[in-house]
Amino acid sequence: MKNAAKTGMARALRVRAEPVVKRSRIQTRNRRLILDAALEVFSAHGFRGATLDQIAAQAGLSKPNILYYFDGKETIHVTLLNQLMETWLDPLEQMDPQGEPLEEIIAYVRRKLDMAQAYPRESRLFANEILQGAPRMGPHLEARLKPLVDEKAALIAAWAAAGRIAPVDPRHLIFSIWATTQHYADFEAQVNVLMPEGGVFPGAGTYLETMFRRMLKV
Amino acid sequence: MKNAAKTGMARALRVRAEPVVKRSRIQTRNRRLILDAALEVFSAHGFRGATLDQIAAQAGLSKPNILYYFDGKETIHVTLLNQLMETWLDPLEQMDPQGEPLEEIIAYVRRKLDMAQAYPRESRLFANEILQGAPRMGPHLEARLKPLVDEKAALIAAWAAAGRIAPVDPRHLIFSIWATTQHYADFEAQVNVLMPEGGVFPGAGTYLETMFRRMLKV
DNA sequence: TTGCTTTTTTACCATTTGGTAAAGTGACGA
DNA sequence: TCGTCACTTTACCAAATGGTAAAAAAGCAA
Repeated sequence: MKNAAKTGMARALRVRAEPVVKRSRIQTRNRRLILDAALEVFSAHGFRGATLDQIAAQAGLSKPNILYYFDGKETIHVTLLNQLMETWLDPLEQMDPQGEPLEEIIAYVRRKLDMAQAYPRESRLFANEILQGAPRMGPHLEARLKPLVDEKAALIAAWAAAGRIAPVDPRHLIFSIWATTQHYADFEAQVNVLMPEGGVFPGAGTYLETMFRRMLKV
Repeated sequence: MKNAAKTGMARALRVRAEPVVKRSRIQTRNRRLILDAALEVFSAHGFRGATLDQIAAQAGLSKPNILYYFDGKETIHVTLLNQLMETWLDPLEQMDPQGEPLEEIIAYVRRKLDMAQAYPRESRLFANEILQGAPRMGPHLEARLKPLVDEKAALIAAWAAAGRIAPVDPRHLIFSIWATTQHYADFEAQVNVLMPEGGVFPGAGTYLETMFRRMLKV
Protein backbone atom coordinates (compact mmCIF):
# COMPACT_ATOMS: atom_id res chain seq x y z
CA MET A 1 0.00 0.00 0.00
CA LYS A 2 3.06 2.26 0.00
CA ASN A 3 3.34 4.52 -3.00
CA ALA A 4 -0.39 4.25 -3.10
CA ALA A 5 -0.88 6.86 -5.83
CA LYS A 6 1.09 4.99 -8.41
CA THR A 7 -0.16 1.59 -7.32
CA GLY A 8 -3.76 2.66 -7.46
CA MET A 9 -3.18 4.32 -10.76
CA ALA A 10 -1.67 1.28 -12.35
CA ARG A 11 -4.59 -0.80 -11.20
CA ALA A 12 -7.12 1.74 -12.37
CA LEU A 13 -5.61 1.84 -15.82
CA ARG A 14 -5.84 -1.85 -16.40
CA VAL A 15 -8.18 -3.14 -19.05
CA ARG A 16 -11.79 -2.98 -18.02
CA ALA A 17 -11.96 -6.74 -17.68
CA GLU A 18 -10.45 -6.22 -14.22
CA PRO A 19 -13.53 -5.59 -12.05
CA VAL A 20 -11.70 -4.85 -8.79
CA VAL A 21 -11.06 -1.12 -9.00
CA LYS A 22 -11.71 0.89 -5.92
CA ARG A 23 -11.89 4.57 -6.75
CA SER A 24 -12.41 7.56 -4.55
CA ARG A 25 -15.29 9.88 -5.21
CA ILE A 26 -12.90 12.43 -6.65
CA GLN A 27 -11.33 9.87 -8.94
CA THR A 28 -14.70 8.73 -10.17
CA ARG A 29 -15.85 12.26 -10.85
CA ASN A 30 -12.66 13.43 -12.56
CA ARG A 31 -12.19 10.36 -14.68
CA ARG A 32 -15.72 10.83 -15.92
CA LEU A 33 -15.09 14.52 -16.60
CA ILE A 34 -11.96 13.69 -18.53
CA LEU A 35 -13.50 10.90 -20.59
CA ASP A 36 -16.48 13.04 -21.48
CA ALA A 37 -14.27 15.93 -22.48
CA ALA A 38 -12.04 13.59 -24.46
CA LEU A 39 -15.03 12.14 -26.28
CA GLU A 40 -16.07 15.64 -27.27
CA VAL A 41 -12.62 16.59 -28.53
CA PHE A 42 -11.54 13.30 -30.11
CA SER A 43 -14.82 12.87 -31.96
CA ALA A 44 -14.61 16.39 -33.34
CA HIS A 45 -10.95 16.44 -34.35
CA GLY A 46 -9.69 12.85 -34.46
CA PHE A 47 -6.84 11.49 -32.39
CA ARG A 48 -4.03 13.53 -33.85
CA GLY A 49 -6.21 16.60 -34.19
CA ALA A 50 -7.08 16.60 -30.51
CA THR A 51 -4.73 18.13 -27.96
CA LEU A 52 -4.42 17.50 -24.26
CA ASP A 53 -4.87 21.21 -23.72
CA GLN A 54 -8.24 21.11 -25.46
CA ILE A 55 -9.32 18.12 -23.42
CA ALA A 56 -8.12 19.79 -20.23
CA ALA A 57 -9.97 22.99 -21.02
CA GLN A 58 -13.14 21.08 -21.87
CA ALA A 59 -12.89 19.10 -18.65
CA GLY A 60 -12.12 22.16 -16.56
CA LEU A 61 -8.88 20.65 -15.30
CA SER A 62 -5.21 21.36 -15.86
CA LYS A 63 -3.18 19.30 -18.27
CA PRO A 64 -0.90 17.78 -15.63
CA ASN A 65 -3.95 16.95 -13.61
CA ILE A 66 -5.31 14.98 -16.51
CA LEU A 67 -2.06 13.09 -16.73
CA TYR A 68 -2.46 12.25 -13.09
CA TYR A 69 -5.56 10.25 -13.94
CA PHE A 70 -4.47 8.77 -17.26
CA ASP A 71 -1.06 7.62 -18.40
CA GLY A 72 -1.25 9.68 -21.55
CA LYS A 73 -3.26 10.79 -24.51
CA GLU A 74 -3.21 7.34 -26.00
CA THR A 75 -4.56 5.74 -22.83
CA ILE A 76 -7.50 8.10 -22.76
CA HIS A 77 -8.31 7.30 -26.35
CA VAL A 78 -8.04 3.55 -25.85
CA THR A 79 -10.21 3.72 -22.74
CA LEU A 80 -12.92 5.51 -24.70
CA LEU A 81 -12.68 3.01 -27.52
CA ASN A 82 -12.98 0.03 -25.20
CA GLN A 83 -16.07 1.43 -23.53
CA LEU A 84 -17.51 2.30 -26.92
CA MET A 85 -17.15 -1.20 -28.26
CA GLU A 86 -19.52 -2.58 -25.65
CA THR A 87 -22.09 0.09 -26.41
CA TRP A 88 -21.69 -0.62 -30.07
CA LEU A 89 -22.32 -4.33 -29.85
CA ASP A 90 -25.39 -4.03 -27.68
CA PRO A 91 -28.07 -3.36 -30.32
CA LEU A 92 -26.94 -6.28 -32.44
CA GLU A 93 -26.74 -8.59 -29.43
CA GLN A 94 -30.39 -7.88 -28.75
CA MET A 95 -31.46 -9.39 -32.05
CA ASP A 96 -33.54 -12.35 -30.91
CA PRO A 97 -33.39 -15.72 -32.72
CA GLN A 98 -36.85 -16.49 -31.32
CA GLY A 99 -38.43 -13.32 -32.69
CA GLU A 100 -40.23 -12.66 -35.93
CA PRO A 101 -37.33 -12.26 -38.43
CA LEU A 102 -38.44 -9.17 -40.31
CA GLU A 103 -39.50 -7.39 -37.14
CA GLU A 104 -36.24 -8.29 -35.42
CA ILE A 105 -34.20 -6.78 -38.24
CA ILE A 106 -36.37 -3.67 -38.43
CA ALA A 107 -36.07 -3.26 -34.67
CA TYR A 108 -32.31 -3.52 -35.00
CA VAL A 109 -32.31 -0.78 -37.61
CA ARG A 110 -34.40 1.31 -35.26
CA ARG A 111 -31.99 0.81 -32.36
CA LYS A 112 -29.00 1.71 -34.50
CA LEU A 113 -30.67 4.85 -35.77
CA ASP A 114 -31.67 5.84 -32.26
CA MET A 115 -28.08 5.40 -31.21
CA ALA A 116 -26.81 7.56 -34.05
CA GLN A 117 -29.21 10.24 -32.92
CA ALA A 118 -28.53 9.95 -29.20
CA TYR A 119 -24.77 9.37 -29.41
CA PRO A 120 -23.37 11.10 -32.48
CA ARG A 121 -20.05 11.77 -30.76
CA GLU A 122 -19.54 8.09 -30.12
CA SER A 123 -20.41 7.31 -33.71
CA ARG A 124 -17.87 9.83 -34.97
CA LEU A 125 -15.18 8.62 -32.60
CA PHE A 126 -15.67 5.15 -33.98
CA ALA A 127 -15.77 6.36 -37.57
CA ASN A 128 -12.54 8.27 -37.08
CA GLU A 129 -10.82 5.22 -35.70
CA ILE A 130 -11.93 2.93 -38.51
CA LEU A 131 -11.14 5.53 -41.16
CA GLN A 132 -7.53 5.64 -39.96
CA GLY A 133 -7.35 1.87 -40.33
CA ALA A 134 -8.38 0.95 -36.77
CA PRO A 135 -4.82 1.32 -35.43
CA ARG A 136 -5.96 0.97 -31.82
CA MET A 137 -8.98 -1.23 -32.34
CA GLY A 138 -7.96 -3.95 -34.73
CA PRO A 139 -7.65 -6.69 -32.09
CA HIS A 140 -10.88 -5.59 -30.49
CA LEU A 141 -12.73 -5.88 -33.78
CA GLU A 142 -11.35 -9.33 -34.28
CA ALA A 143 -12.06 -10.54 -30.75
CA ARG A 144 -15.42 -8.98 -29.98
CA LEU A 145 -17.11 -7.76 -33.14
CA LYS A 146 -16.30 -10.59 -35.50
CA PRO A 147 -17.74 -13.45 -33.41
CA LEU A 148 -20.95 -11.53 -32.85
CA VAL A 149 -21.33 -10.70 -36.53
CA ASP A 150 -20.60 -14.28 -37.47
CA GLU A 151 -23.30 -15.45 -35.11
CA LYS A 152 -25.94 -13.00 -36.27
CA ALA A 153 -25.04 -13.47 -39.91
CA ALA A 154 -25.68 -17.18 -39.48
CA LEU A 155 -29.00 -16.41 -37.86
CA ILE A 156 -30.07 -14.16 -40.72
CA ALA A 157 -28.89 -16.72 -43.24
CA ALA A 158 -31.03 -19.32 -41.50
CA TRP A 159 -34.03 -17.03 -41.63
CA ALA A 160 -33.50 -16.50 -45.33
CA ALA A 161 -32.98 -20.22 -45.98
CA ALA A 162 -36.25 -20.93 -44.18
CA GLY A 163 -37.99 -18.47 -46.45
CA ARG A 164 -38.95 -16.20 -43.57
CA ILE A 165 -37.24 -13.22 -45.20
CA ALA A 166 -36.21 -12.64 -48.79
CA PRO A 167 -32.85 -14.14 -49.79
CA VAL A 168 -30.03 -11.82 -48.88
CA ASP A 169 -26.31 -11.80 -48.08
CA PRO A 170 -26.40 -11.34 -44.31
CA ARG A 171 -23.06 -9.58 -43.96
CA HIS A 172 -23.80 -7.04 -46.65
CA LEU A 173 -27.19 -6.53 -45.04
CA ILE A 174 -25.51 -5.72 -41.75
CA PHE A 175 -23.06 -3.39 -43.49
CA SER A 176 -25.91 -1.54 -45.14
CA ILE A 177 -27.67 -1.12 -41.80
CA TRP A 178 -24.55 0.27 -40.20
CA ALA A 179 -23.80 2.53 -43.14
CA THR A 180 -27.25 4.03 -43.50
CA THR A 181 -27.84 4.66 -39.81
CA GLN A 182 -24.43 5.95 -38.85
CA HIS A 183 -24.41 8.19 -41.90
CA TYR A 184 -26.74 10.62 -40.16
CA ALA A 185 -24.26 11.04 -37.31
CA ASP A 186 -20.96 10.79 -39.16
CA PHE A 187 -21.91 12.97 -42.12
CA GLU A 188 -24.09 15.33 -40.15
CA ALA A 189 -22.29 18.36 -41.56
CA GLN A 190 -23.28 17.33 -45.06
CA VAL A 191 -26.79 16.22 -44.16
CA ASN A 192 -27.43 19.56 -42.52
CA VAL A 193 -26.48 21.39 -45.69
CA LEU A 194 -28.80 19.28 -47.82
CA MET A 195 -31.75 19.07 -45.42
CA PRO A 196 -31.69 22.37 -43.57
CA GLU A 197 -35.14 21.95 -42.05
CA GLY A 198 -34.42 20.72 -38.53
CA GLY A 199 -35.11 17.17 -37.46
CA VAL A 200 -33.87 14.82 -40.11
CA PHE A 201 -34.25 11.75 -37.92
CA PRO A 202 -38.00 11.18 -38.11
CA GLY A 203 -37.82 11.13 -41.89
CA ALA A 204 -34.77 8.90 -41.75
CA GLY A 205 -36.58 6.42 -39.53
CA THR A 206 -39.52 6.22 -41.89
CA TYR A 207 -37.31 5.90 -44.91
CA LEU A 208 -35.05 3.20 -43.51
CA GLU A 209 -37.93 1.13 -42.18
CA THR A 210 -39.57 1.27 -45.59
CA MET A 211 -36.38 0.40 -47.38
CA PHE A 212 -35.50 -2.64 -45.30
CA ARG A 213 -39.10 -3.85 -45.23
CA ARG A 214 -39.40 -3.74 -48.99
CA MET A 215 -36.07 -5.41 -49.34
CA LEU A 216 -36.66 -8.29 -46.92
CA LYS A 217 -40.36 -8.94 -47.37
CA VAL A 218 -40.93 -12.44 -48.70
CA MET B 1 -20.02 0.41 -66.80
CA LYS B 2 -16.66 0.55 -65.09
CA ASN B 3 -15.17 2.18 -68.15
CA ALA B 4 -17.79 4.83 -68.09
CA ALA B 5 -17.05 5.55 -64.47
CA LYS B 6 -13.34 5.85 -65.13
CA THR B 7 -13.87 8.12 -68.08
CA GLY B 8 -16.04 10.39 -66.05
CA MET B 9 -13.45 10.34 -63.32
CA ALA B 10 -10.66 11.39 -65.64
CA ARG B 11 -12.73 14.27 -66.85
CA ALA B 12 -13.69 15.32 -63.38
CA LEU B 13 -10.16 15.06 -62.04
CA ARG B 14 -8.84 17.81 -64.27
CA VAL B 15 -7.43 20.70 -62.32
CA ARG B 16 -10.11 23.30 -62.03
CA ALA B 17 -9.66 26.44 -64.07
CA GLU B 18 -7.89 28.73 -61.65
CA PRO B 19 -6.87 32.13 -62.97
CA VAL B 20 -4.95 31.31 -66.12
CA VAL B 21 -1.48 30.19 -65.15
CA LYS B 22 0.70 28.46 -67.65
CA ARG B 23 2.89 25.93 -65.95
CA SER B 24 6.25 24.56 -66.97
CA ARG B 25 6.69 20.85 -67.42
CA ILE B 26 8.51 20.66 -64.09
CA GLN B 27 5.74 22.51 -62.32
CA THR B 28 3.13 20.26 -63.78
CA ARG B 29 5.01 17.15 -62.81
CA ASN B 30 5.88 18.24 -59.28
CA ARG B 31 2.47 19.63 -58.46
CA ARG B 32 1.01 16.33 -59.51
CA LEU B 33 3.56 14.42 -57.43
CA ILE B 34 2.77 16.54 -54.41
CA LEU B 35 -1.00 16.29 -54.75
CA ASP B 36 -0.84 12.55 -55.18
CA ALA B 37 1.41 12.17 -52.16
CA ALA B 38 -0.83 14.48 -50.17
CA LEU B 39 -3.90 12.47 -51.11
CA GLU B 40 -2.18 9.36 -49.84
CA VAL B 41 -1.17 10.93 -46.55
CA PHE B 42 -4.24 13.08 -45.85
CA SER B 43 -6.65 10.25 -46.59
CA ALA B 44 -4.77 7.92 -44.27
CA HIS B 45 -4.22 10.28 -41.34
CA GLY B 46 -6.58 13.22 -41.71
CA PHE B 47 -5.52 16.83 -41.99
CA ARG B 48 -3.99 17.25 -38.57
CA GLY B 49 -2.56 13.75 -38.59
CA ALA B 50 -0.65 14.37 -41.79
CA THR B 51 2.72 16.12 -41.75
CA LEU B 52 4.52 17.98 -44.48
CA ASP B 53 7.48 15.71 -43.91
CA GLN B 54 5.36 12.66 -44.68
CA ILE B 55 4.00 14.27 -47.81
CA ALA B 56 7.49 15.32 -48.85
CA ALA B 57 8.88 11.83 -48.33
CA GLN B 58 5.97 10.28 -50.22
CA ALA B 59 6.47 12.71 -53.09
CA GLY B 60 10.23 12.26 -53.14
CA LEU B 61 10.82 15.97 -52.64
CA SER B 62 12.16 18.08 -49.81
CA LYS B 63 9.80 19.93 -47.52
CA PRO B 64 10.93 23.42 -48.57
CA ASN B 65 10.57 22.34 -52.16
CA ILE B 66 6.97 21.44 -51.50
CA LEU B 67 6.41 24.86 -50.04
CA TYR B 68 7.81 26.31 -53.22
CA TYR B 69 4.86 24.87 -55.10
CA PHE B 70 2.14 25.37 -52.52
CA ASP B 71 1.62 28.16 -50.04
CA GLY B 72 1.27 25.75 -47.15
CA LYS B 73 -0.27 22.60 -45.82
CA GLU B 74 -3.72 24.13 -45.87
CA THR B 75 -3.45 25.13 -49.53
CA ILE B 76 -2.53 21.60 -50.54
CA HIS B 77 -5.50 20.25 -48.66
CA VAL B 78 -7.92 22.76 -50.11
CA THR B 79 -6.63 22.12 -53.62
CA LEU B 80 -7.28 18.40 -53.20
CA LEU B 81 -10.73 19.05 -51.82
CA ASN B 82 -11.68 21.33 -54.69
CA GLN B 83 -10.64 18.76 -57.26
CA LEU B 84 -12.41 16.07 -55.31
CA MET B 85 -15.71 17.92 -55.29
CA GLU B 86 -15.89 17.78 -59.08
CA THR B 87 -15.12 14.08 -59.01
CA TRP B 88 -17.79 13.62 -56.42
CA LEU B 89 -20.54 15.34 -58.35
CA ASP B 90 -19.86 13.60 -61.62
CA PRO B 91 -21.74 10.30 -61.10
CA LEU B 92 -24.84 12.08 -59.90
CA GLU B 93 -24.71 14.58 -62.74
CA GLN B 94 -24.85 11.69 -65.17
CA MET B 95 -28.26 10.63 -63.93
CA ASP B 96 -30.42 11.16 -67.00
CA PRO B 97 -33.95 12.59 -66.75
CA GLN B 98 -34.73 10.94 -70.09
CA GLY B 99 -33.67 7.48 -68.98
CA GLU B 100 -35.64 4.65 -67.46
CA PRO B 101 -35.98 5.71 -63.78
CA LEU B 102 -35.13 2.47 -62.02
CA GLU B 103 -32.23 1.75 -64.35
CA GLU B 104 -30.90 5.27 -63.96
CA ILE B 105 -30.84 4.95 -60.19
CA ILE B 106 -29.29 1.51 -60.26
CA ALA B 107 -26.65 2.77 -62.68
CA TYR B 108 -25.91 5.61 -60.29
CA VAL B 109 -25.43 3.13 -57.46
CA ARG B 110 -23.11 1.17 -59.72
CA ARG B 111 -21.04 4.24 -60.55
CA LYS B 112 -20.74 5.21 -56.89
CA LEU B 113 -19.66 1.72 -55.92
CA ASP B 114 -17.12 1.62 -58.74
CA MET B 115 -15.76 4.90 -57.49
CA ALA B 116 -15.46 3.62 -53.93
CA GLN B 117 -13.52 0.66 -55.28
CA ALA B 118 -11.31 2.57 -57.69
CA TYR B 119 -10.72 5.65 -55.54
CA PRO B 120 -10.86 4.71 -51.86
CA ARG B 121 -8.35 7.41 -50.93
CA GLU B 122 -10.57 10.10 -52.35
CA SER B 123 -13.53 8.67 -50.50
CA ARG B 124 -11.63 8.69 -47.21
CA LEU B 125 -10.32 12.19 -47.78
CA PHE B 126 -13.88 13.34 -48.21
CA ALA B 127 -15.13 11.35 -45.24
CA ASN B 128 -12.43 12.83 -43.04
CA GLU B 129 -13.36 16.33 -44.06
CA ILE B 130 -17.07 15.86 -43.44
CA LEU B 131 -16.47 14.06 -40.15
CA GLN B 132 -14.57 17.08 -38.88
CA GLY B 133 -17.55 19.26 -39.75
CA ALA B 134 -16.45 20.23 -43.26
CA PRO B 135 -14.29 23.13 -42.00
CA ARG B 136 -12.75 23.74 -45.41
CA MET B 137 -15.61 22.55 -47.57
CA GLY B 138 -18.76 24.05 -46.14
CA PRO B 139 -19.12 26.78 -48.78
CA HIS B 140 -18.35 24.29 -51.52
CA LEU B 141 -21.07 21.95 -50.32
CA GLU B 142 -23.53 24.80 -50.29
CA ALA B 143 -22.55 26.17 -53.68
CA ARG B 144 -21.93 23.05 -55.73
CA LEU B 145 -23.43 20.00 -54.03
CA LYS B 146 -26.69 21.41 -52.80
CA PRO B 147 -28.00 22.71 -56.14
CA LEU B 148 -27.22 19.42 -57.81
CA VAL B 149 -28.88 17.38 -55.08
CA ASP B 150 -31.91 19.65 -55.19
CA GLU B 151 -32.18 19.13 -58.92
CA LYS B 152 -31.83 15.36 -58.82
CA ALA B 153 -34.10 15.05 -55.79
CA ALA B 154 -36.79 16.86 -57.74
CA LEU B 155 -36.23 14.50 -60.64
CA ILE B 156 -36.57 11.42 -58.43
CA ALA B 157 -39.65 12.90 -56.77
CA ALA B 158 -41.19 13.42 -60.20
CA TRP B 159 -40.47 9.82 -61.15
CA ALA B 160 -42.12 8.64 -57.94
CA ALA B 161 -45.11 10.95 -58.42
CA ALA B 162 -45.56 9.55 -61.91
CA GLY B 163 -45.60 6.04 -60.48
CA ARG B 164 -42.47 5.02 -62.37
CA ILE B 165 -40.70 4.03 -59.15
CA ALA B 166 -42.11 3.23 -55.72
CA PRO B 167 -42.81 6.25 -53.51
CA VAL B 168 -39.68 7.34 -51.69
CA ASP B 169 -38.07 10.34 -50.03
CA PRO B 170 -35.53 11.31 -52.68
CA ARG B 171 -33.01 12.91 -50.34
CA HIS B 172 -32.94 9.97 -47.96
CA LEU B 173 -32.61 7.70 -50.97
CA ILE B 174 -29.55 9.62 -52.08
CA PHE B 175 -28.11 9.51 -48.58
CA SER B 176 -28.56 5.76 -48.43
CA ILE B 177 -26.80 5.34 -51.78
CA TRP B 178 -23.88 7.42 -50.60
CA ALA B 179 -23.72 5.67 -47.26
CA THR B 180 -23.85 2.12 -48.54
CA THR B 181 -21.37 2.57 -51.37
CA GLN B 182 -18.81 4.70 -49.58
CA HIS B 183 -18.96 2.38 -46.60
CA TYR B 184 -16.81 -0.15 -48.44
CA ALA B 185 -14.05 2.41 -48.89
CA ASP B 186 -14.34 4.40 -45.66
CA PHE B 187 -14.77 1.44 -43.33
CA GLU B 188 -12.50 -0.87 -45.25
CA ALA B 189 -10.54 -1.75 -42.12
CA GLN B 190 -13.70 -3.08 -40.50
CA VAL B 191 -15.04 -4.77 -43.62
CA ASN B 192 -11.76 -6.60 -44.05
CA VAL B 193 -12.00 -8.02 -40.55
CA LEU B 194 -15.55 -9.26 -41.10
CA MET B 195 -15.16 -10.52 -44.67
CA PRO B 196 -11.59 -11.72 -44.86
CA GLU B 197 -12.00 -13.53 -48.16
CA GLY B 198 -10.63 -11.11 -50.72
CA GLY B 199 -12.85 -9.22 -53.12
CA VAL B 200 -15.81 -7.84 -51.27
CA PHE B 201 -16.91 -5.62 -54.13
CA PRO B 202 -18.57 -8.16 -56.42
CA GLY B 203 -20.82 -9.27 -53.59
CA ALA B 204 -21.46 -5.69 -52.62
CA GLY B 205 -22.53 -4.84 -56.16
CA THR B 206 -24.97 -7.71 -56.29
CA TYR B 207 -26.35 -6.91 -52.87
CA LEU B 208 -26.83 -3.19 -53.46
CA GLU B 209 -28.44 -3.70 -56.85
CA THR B 210 -30.87 -6.17 -55.30
CA MET B 211 -31.61 -3.89 -52.39
CA PHE B 212 -32.36 -0.80 -54.42
CA ARG B 213 -34.31 -2.76 -57.03
CA ARG B 214 -36.57 -4.33 -54.44
CA MET B 215 -37.02 -1.02 -52.77
CA LEU B 216 -37.89 1.03 -55.86
CA LYS B 217 -39.75 -1.51 -57.98
CA VAL B 218 -43.31 -0.37 -58.52
C1' DT C 1 -5.35 19.10 15.82
C1' DT C 2 -1.81 15.97 13.80
C1' DG C 3 0.15 13.27 10.35
C1' DC C 4 -0.59 10.90 6.25
C1' DT C 5 -2.27 10.35 1.67
C1' DT C 6 -4.46 12.07 -2.36
C1' DT C 7 -5.01 15.70 -5.54
C1' DT C 8 -3.63 19.98 -7.91
C1' DT C 9 -0.59 23.49 -9.45
C1' DT C 10 3.71 25.62 -11.04
C1' DA C 11 7.49 25.60 -13.70
C1' DC C 12 9.66 23.25 -16.87
C1' DC C 13 11.56 20.21 -20.96
C1' DA C 14 12.31 17.72 -25.47
C1' DT C 15 10.40 16.82 -29.71
C1' DT C 16 7.70 17.69 -33.54
C1' DT C 17 6.13 20.55 -36.99
C1' DG C 18 4.83 24.25 -40.24
C1' DG C 19 7.31 27.52 -42.23
C1' DT C 20 11.36 30.84 -43.86
C1' DA C 21 15.88 32.91 -45.53
C1' DA C 22 19.28 32.56 -48.36
C1' DA C 23 22.64 30.28 -50.78
C1' DG C 24 23.34 27.04 -54.44
C1' DT C 25 22.30 24.52 -58.84
C1' DG C 26 20.64 24.13 -63.31
C1' DA C 27 18.29 25.29 -67.77
C1' DC C 28 18.05 28.16 -71.53
C1' DG C 29 17.83 32.13 -74.67
C1' DA C 30 20.62 36.01 -76.54
C1' DT D 1 29.81 32.42 -73.06
C1' DC D 2 27.08 34.95 -70.10
C1' DG D 3 23.10 36.48 -67.59
C1' DT D 4 18.69 35.54 -66.00
C1' DC D 5 15.21 33.13 -64.24
C1' DA D 6 13.38 28.72 -62.39
C1' DC D 7 14.10 25.36 -59.23
C1' DT D 8 16.34 22.93 -55.04
C1' DT D 9 18.89 22.47 -50.93
C1' DT D 10 20.84 23.76 -46.42
C1' DA D 11 20.35 25.62 -42.22
C1' DC D 12 17.49 27.43 -39.47
C1' DC D 13 13.36 29.18 -36.22
C1' DA D 14 9.15 29.87 -33.34
C1' DA D 15 5.17 27.81 -31.79
C1' DA D 16 2.71 23.92 -30.36
C1' DT D 17 2.45 19.81 -27.90
C1' DG D 18 2.93 15.58 -25.00
C1' DG D 19 4.86 14.88 -20.96
C1' DT D 20 7.56 15.35 -16.18
C1' DA D 21 9.37 16.86 -11.47
C1' DA D 22 8.42 18.64 -7.49
C1' DA D 23 6.24 21.63 -4.48
C1' DA D 24 1.84 23.14 -2.68
C1' DA D 25 -2.83 22.37 -1.35
C1' DA D 26 -6.66 19.72 0.04
C1' DG D 27 -8.78 15.54 2.21
C1' DC D 28 -9.19 12.68 5.75
C1' DA D 29 -8.54 9.11 9.58
C1' DA D 30 -6.85 9.16 14.35
